[in-house]
Amino acid sequence: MALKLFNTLSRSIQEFAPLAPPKVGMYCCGPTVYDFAHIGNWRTFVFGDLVRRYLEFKGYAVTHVMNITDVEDKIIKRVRENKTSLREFTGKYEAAFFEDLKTLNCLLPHHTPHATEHIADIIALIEKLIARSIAYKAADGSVYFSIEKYRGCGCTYGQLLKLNFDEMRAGERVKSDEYAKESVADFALWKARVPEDGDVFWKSESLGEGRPGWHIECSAMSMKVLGESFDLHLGGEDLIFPHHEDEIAQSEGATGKPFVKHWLHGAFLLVEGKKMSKSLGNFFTLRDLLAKGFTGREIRFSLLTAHYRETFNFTLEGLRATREALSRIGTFLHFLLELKGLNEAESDSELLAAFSEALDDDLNVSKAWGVVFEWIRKTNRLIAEGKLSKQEAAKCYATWIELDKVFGIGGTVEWLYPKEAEKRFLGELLEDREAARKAKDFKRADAIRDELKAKGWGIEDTPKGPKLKKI
RNA sequence: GGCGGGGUAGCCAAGUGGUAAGGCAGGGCUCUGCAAAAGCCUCAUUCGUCGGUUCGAUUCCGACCCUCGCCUCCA
Repeated sequence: MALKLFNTLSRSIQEFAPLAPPKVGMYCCGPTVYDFAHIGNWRTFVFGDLVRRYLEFKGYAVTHVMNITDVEDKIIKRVRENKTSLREFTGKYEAAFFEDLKTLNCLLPHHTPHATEHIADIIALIEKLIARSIAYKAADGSVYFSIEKYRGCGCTYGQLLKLNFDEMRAGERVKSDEYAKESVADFALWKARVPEDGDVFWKSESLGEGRPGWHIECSAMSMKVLGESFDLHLGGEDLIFPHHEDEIAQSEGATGKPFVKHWLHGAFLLVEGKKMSKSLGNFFTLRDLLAKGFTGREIRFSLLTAHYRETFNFTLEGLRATREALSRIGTFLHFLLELKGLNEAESDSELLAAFSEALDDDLNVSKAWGVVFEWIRKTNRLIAEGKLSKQEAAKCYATWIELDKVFGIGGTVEWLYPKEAEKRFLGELLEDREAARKAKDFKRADAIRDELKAKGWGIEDTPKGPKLKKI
C-alpha cells in the first residue's frame, strides 16, 4: 500500500512519491525560541514526529531537519527588555524546547540548524536574489524581495493558496509597516541595523549591517542540508501564508528549481473550545500541563488522537480521559508480558497491515487507533477465556512494539516495570501490604496502596498475587 | 470584504450512496477483603436546518444557520 498525503500545493490527497526513494528529505518549521512552546506548538511538532516515524515505519530513510530560529523581531525585543544577550536569552528557551521534545517522546531531528549559525548562507542566498534582480536594496538600507520581479521571471507567487492582492484587506499591519518597500506585498530579506537592535546585527560587505528577515533562514538552511529540491516540508497551517509562500519564492527565485514536492500543514487546536489566549486562561505551555500532574505520554497520546488536518479541541477533561485509555493499554501489555514469558515471536502482519492501511490514508490516526483498540479487546477476551497461548502472547507483544514505533506511546518492559533502583523498596512495600491483608488489617493495606500510588505505581490484586502497574 | 476548514451520542473522534469505527464517561456482569483495580457486555433508528437528486443520503447538489482559521508578528 502506498502512503497518500494531502499536499497543500495541489490542495488534494496525493500519493507520496519522494524524489530519490528510499531517501526522504523532510524539513519541519521549528520553534522561534523566545518563550516556552505551548500546546498548540506541540501539536505541530508531534505531528512532524508522527510523519517522520511513519515514514521510517514504511522503510524510508528519512533525513529530518528542524530549524531553530534564534534571531527575529520578538526575540530582539525581549533581549532588550530583559537586558540580556541574544545567546543567553535564546539558549534558555532552546534548552527548554529540547527538554520538552524529549518529554513528549519526539525523536530528535537529525539536524537542528540555527539561524544565527547560518548567516553566511543567508547572505549568500540574498546576494543570489539581488544578482537575479529579484531582490532590491531600499532607501532604509534593508533588502526586500520583489514579488513583481519574481513574477516577471515566470514564477508563481501564490502556490499554496489563492491570492488576490486587490481583494486583500490592507490590514493594520501593512499600514503600520515602517519599511521602505516598493510594494506592500514585498517582504524583508535583510533588515538594516537600527539602534533598537542593540548588539544583534551582523556585518556584510554587500548588504551592510543588519540581520535576516523572518523567512529567509528556512530557505537557506533547508536547501543547505537537503538540497535545492526536497520532498517534504511541514508546519502549522498559519505558516502557509506568508512564511511558506515566501520560502518558495525565495528559494525558487534563487535556484530556478522546484523547492519542495509535498507541503503538509497541521491544523490549529482549540483549548476548551476556544482559541487559546492568555486572557481566556486557556493558554498552556507543556510545562503548565506537567505542573497540573499530566504526563508527557498522556499529552502525546491526546495530541495523536485527532487527524492532523482537523481543528482539534484540546481539553483537560479529554486529557484525563486519555489516562484511562493508556491504562488499558498498559494493563494489556502486562498481561502479554506475563503470559509470553521468555517466548519470542514475529509480529502479526495482518494486524500491522490494517494499522498501516489506516495511516496510509493521509495519516488517519483515529482509524489506526480503532484498529489497535479493537485488537486489544479481542485479545483480552482470549486472555480472559484462557485461550491465548504463550506463543500468541509473544506475537501480540511484538506487534505492539512495532505499532509503537509509530505512536511512541511506550510500553516496553523497561517502561512497564520498576527500575532496579526502586525495585527493592517497592517490593518491600508490597510485602508489607500483603502481610497486612493476611492479618485483615485492610486499613493499613490501603494506606500502603495510597503510598505506592503517590509514587506512580498502582496495585492490581490477581490470583497470582499483587502486581505493580505503572500509572 | 476575499480565501479556506468544521458542525456525527454527555465529552473527544473516524466513516460510508445501502442503513453509524474507536476512546472516555454512564449502565449491567465477573473477579476481589474492598477496590478508587482489571476484564467482558451494553450504550446514536440517527449524523446543524430546510429543500432537491435517488429505489435508498449522514454521505451527492442547492440554500440557510452556527462555528473556527488565514489575509504580511503567529504552530
